[in-house]
Amino acid sequence: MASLDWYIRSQLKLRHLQLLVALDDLRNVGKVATYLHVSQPAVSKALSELENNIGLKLFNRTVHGMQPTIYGGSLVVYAKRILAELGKARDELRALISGVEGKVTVGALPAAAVAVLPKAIAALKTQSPVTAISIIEGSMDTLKPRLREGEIEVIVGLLPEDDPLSDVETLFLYQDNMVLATGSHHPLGQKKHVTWDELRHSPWILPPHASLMRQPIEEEFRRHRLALPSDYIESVSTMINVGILQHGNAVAFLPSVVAHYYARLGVLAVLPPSIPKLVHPVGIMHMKNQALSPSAMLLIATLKNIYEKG
DNA sequence: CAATGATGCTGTCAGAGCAC
DNA sequence: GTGCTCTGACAGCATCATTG
Repeated sequence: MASLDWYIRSQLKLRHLQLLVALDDLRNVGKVATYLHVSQPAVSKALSELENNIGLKLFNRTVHGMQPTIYGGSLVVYAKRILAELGKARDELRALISGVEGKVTVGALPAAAVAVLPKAIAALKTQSPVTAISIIEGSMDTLKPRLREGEIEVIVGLLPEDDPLSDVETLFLYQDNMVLATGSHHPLGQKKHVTWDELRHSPWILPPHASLMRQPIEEEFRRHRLALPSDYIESVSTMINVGILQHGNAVAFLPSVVAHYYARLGVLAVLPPSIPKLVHPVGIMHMKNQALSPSAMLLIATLKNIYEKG
């Protein structure tokens, strides 16, 4: 076995990192071989060589395929980060070659999709038209792993509760109100007062369990001594939620800016304020231990500038 | 500097072992 | 038998050292 330090510093190659990530994703040597355009023994040998030189077993071979060991799983996390960083370097170089100043990949949570990001992007493009922006919309449970792997540099949306031990840095922008909304044709939309008892007979659109908004909504039901609705759809997509409300008879909590935006267009009705509002902080998240690209720093500065001015 | 041979790396092919 | 992985023999290619 070679020295671990020496091997990682001078012998570990990108090929090995690609192999580890592909094995973790596909869990099958044959599929990894096809994916990497090599033969199956080439994959098997490369992994064996890696394990021998590191002196640790990285994957357990089972009849159902490959399962990462604790060592393999740990190495895969870093391999993904390194490959993501290289991807960013490639994008940055491509951008420089094509005359673009840089690129930032942003994860957008639903609260950010309609108001926060479009406003910030418009401001950023005025300031730096040649900065490229790539947006990935999703829920916290899908975006956070991609943030940790370095694929996404910044997430904008509802902030999780403060955790000093977290590896994610949070920056507060503003407090967002969640309001109840229905389609503009819904009978409840015409009423001056709506009770929770009336609401429980409607179908609901709820955020998934992993979503930050799910718990406060469940608490609101408990506070009114009501069971969670049995007729519900789980969705985190703003566009789909608006479409369902528009074409059906469901109700849903939406970020205030989103609900009022579609209410002005005549698509949705915002229910009367007799229903208590849910309040949640909206802001920016990025990894504490990963350097931000100049483009990501510019986006964060633009966002802070907009919301500090109010 | 160019040509040549040695060496190492990475790959393929063929076949074997193992579990179901 | 099927599906999976591993091993041994060998080949192609790039790099390095040596020599003229």
